[in-house]
Amino acid sequence: MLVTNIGRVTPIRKAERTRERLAEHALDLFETQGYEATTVAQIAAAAGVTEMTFFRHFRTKEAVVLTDPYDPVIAAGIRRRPLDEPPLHRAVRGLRETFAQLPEPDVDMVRRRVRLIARTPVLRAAVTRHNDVTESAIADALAGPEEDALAARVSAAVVLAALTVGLYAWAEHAEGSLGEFIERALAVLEPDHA
Amino acid sequence: MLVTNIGRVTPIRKAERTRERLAEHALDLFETQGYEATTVAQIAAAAGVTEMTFFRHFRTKEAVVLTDPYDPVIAAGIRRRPLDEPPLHRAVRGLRETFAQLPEPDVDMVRRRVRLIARTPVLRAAVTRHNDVTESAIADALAGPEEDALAARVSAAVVLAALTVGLYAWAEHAEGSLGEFIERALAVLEPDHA
DNA sequence: CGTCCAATGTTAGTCACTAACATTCGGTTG
DNA sequence: CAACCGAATGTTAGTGACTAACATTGGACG
Repeated sequence: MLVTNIGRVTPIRKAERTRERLAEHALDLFETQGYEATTVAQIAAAAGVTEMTFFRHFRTKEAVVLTDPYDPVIAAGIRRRPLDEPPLHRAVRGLRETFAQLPEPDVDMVRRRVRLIARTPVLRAAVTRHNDVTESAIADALAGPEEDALAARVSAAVVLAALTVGLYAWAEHAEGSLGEFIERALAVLEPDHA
Repeated sequence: MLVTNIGRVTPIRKAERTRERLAEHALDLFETQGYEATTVAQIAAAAGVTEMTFFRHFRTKEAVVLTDPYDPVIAAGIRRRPLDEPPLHRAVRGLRETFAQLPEPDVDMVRRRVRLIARTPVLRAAVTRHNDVTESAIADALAGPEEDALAARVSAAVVLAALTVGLYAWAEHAEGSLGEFIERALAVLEPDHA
């Protein structure tokens, strides 16, 4: 029972390939025609597949572009900061340390995706919606026993906002690493940083 | 020609009444059934009107709840701050002054609306989308001649994020004025404020 | 080689939203 | 006051994102 499905590699791979094909064609079409002008039917057709199949692989049209690989790690990084710092500083420094350890992404695809998002209002809004859960996680990580809940939520929101702006700016500018842009964005919140 | 339409009061009033009826019934339905579970057809029916008429008065379903009366004033307030302050301080202080002069809103309706928004992810996202233009306006107001553009954008984003959190917190808490909540939210960004 | 299940297809429907055209209703004007 | 005109609303038909129920294929495994 435990090992039964080990050999069954191909069907899984097939689904993954379809998924990737969909994502690639989607990105291409979005970039050439614009996100809203592109129809799910078009993407599906380009990938040689039905509309239905598209929605089997991605719950929404947005989901083809939106992958948040970092979100889970962030809150953990913040918890590691000492509790005696004010919430905003804990958030900023926690984020900084987290991203310092993360590897730079495969610049090609990620940058195309982020740039598309940065230029498409609906997608930016979708990112915000996704960030809501991360924001809550950060706020929880910040909220000490007798801590000001409002301050925690503001700090969380503000740090994520800065991070997002840095990310978008990086995607547009083509010179400079993600790390640099994030660092510059966070520095605005903590100017007195050695 | 200039004065011709002065007497034509009733048709305009009629449209306004319809609009208000739609908004009221929409809010009621949203609060009882939830935003997404409520259909535009239901709202229209409740207001004794066709779906089509709904969309004549509100461009989208979201628009019934989203009215941003403050957005235009904000950037102007920031421009009044001296240019030698760092962008984040200009933004925070500009906002603070702007809201200090603004009247407290009719607490009833506004609070219901904001609370609904705060609790509905799609609506929060929509607010963010709306804020994009305000954010650009603030960023422009902050960007001095040789100023750091990234810092300006981060400051704008961050200040709006704080403001929004304050607004949502106010809508949920029922004790305390809007001004207090906004002040507490902004204070997180500028702890060393006399 | 036939079985089984993942992967995909088909059909039919809901809901937000758009466009083109038809209608009502009330105040203005002759 | 009656014909008129335009704002306000209705009707119809369609698109696009998404869902649900059911049918089909195709390849790995026994």
